[in-house]
Amino acid sequence: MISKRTKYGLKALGYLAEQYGKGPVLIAEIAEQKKIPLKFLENILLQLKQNNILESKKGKGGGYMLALHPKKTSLASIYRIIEGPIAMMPCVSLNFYEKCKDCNEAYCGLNRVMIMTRDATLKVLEKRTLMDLADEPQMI
Amino acid sequence: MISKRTKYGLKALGYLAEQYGKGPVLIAEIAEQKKIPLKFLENILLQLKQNNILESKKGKGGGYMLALHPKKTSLASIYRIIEGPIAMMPCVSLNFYEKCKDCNEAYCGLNRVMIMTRDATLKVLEKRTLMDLADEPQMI
DNA sequence: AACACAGTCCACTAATCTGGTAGACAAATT
DNA sequence: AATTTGTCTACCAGATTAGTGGACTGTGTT
Repeated sequence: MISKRTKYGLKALGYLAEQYGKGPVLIAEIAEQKKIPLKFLENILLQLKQNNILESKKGKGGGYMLALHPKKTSLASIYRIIEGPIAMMPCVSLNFYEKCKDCNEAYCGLNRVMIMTRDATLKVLEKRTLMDLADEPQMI
Repeated sequence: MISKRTKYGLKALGYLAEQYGKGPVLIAEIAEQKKIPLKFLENILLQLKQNNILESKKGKGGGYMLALHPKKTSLASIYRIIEGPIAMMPCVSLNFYEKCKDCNEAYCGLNRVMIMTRDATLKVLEKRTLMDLADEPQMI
């Protein structure tokens, strides 16, 4: 299960994807629309900015916006920034690899299975982008 | 990322799959072979027994053994017992579903994507069994 | 009956992570 | 100068993780 931090981050990015091209969006607006605690969201967006996913503008008329077109940023890259490894164990992670001590990976049954699940998840998250996070317009 | 508890549990089950049909195996033997802290492992195996994955026998000649043939138990069922939901969010979980408040699932972009990753992971974990956890014999 | 063996169960701990909150500060605009 | 908006630091309560210790219970052997 992902943390609320990651969930909030993805929700916010979905909102920014919907608003793409319309200029900066206020943190407060995102927080209100997506029901995310304001100060918590501030922190998450800052992290995304520091990782070049978002751009910001201070002062009146300021806010946050996507650094790239929503189709250009994969969900995998966001996941890795906020949540960390996509793989279920460090010894099968591509971006956060750590050798499994007390275990020879070449013969490890668990290792093989975990690589399969990693690849299955990755196939989805590498293909899908911020564009896919945009909510469908709701008729009221 | 899965917890060490889940990792240890899977490792132990892999060992019991290797030893299937040979009678009860001591906790101490599993702990030593798989480098798992003994008392921690005791606790994990007990949980697996209480969920009918394992059978046990006390006293001399006792130990733990698989309740079923290793091919009969999916990794998904083990994962759900030890780690919990396979899905990344409660609102897309099949076995641990919780409605997402402040969000209409029918229109939620994140929901759709999370269902895709859930299904991708599930396809692997439902198909693979304890049999797949058995390590390959190592030539020494 | 006594003993050793091996799983069961309960209580406790230290360290880390999660999900926040508060407040001062810095930059941009009016 | 005043207002707006993001930036940064610090702090916190509660839950979770990864264990450890010790007493208890059931089983088989002598």
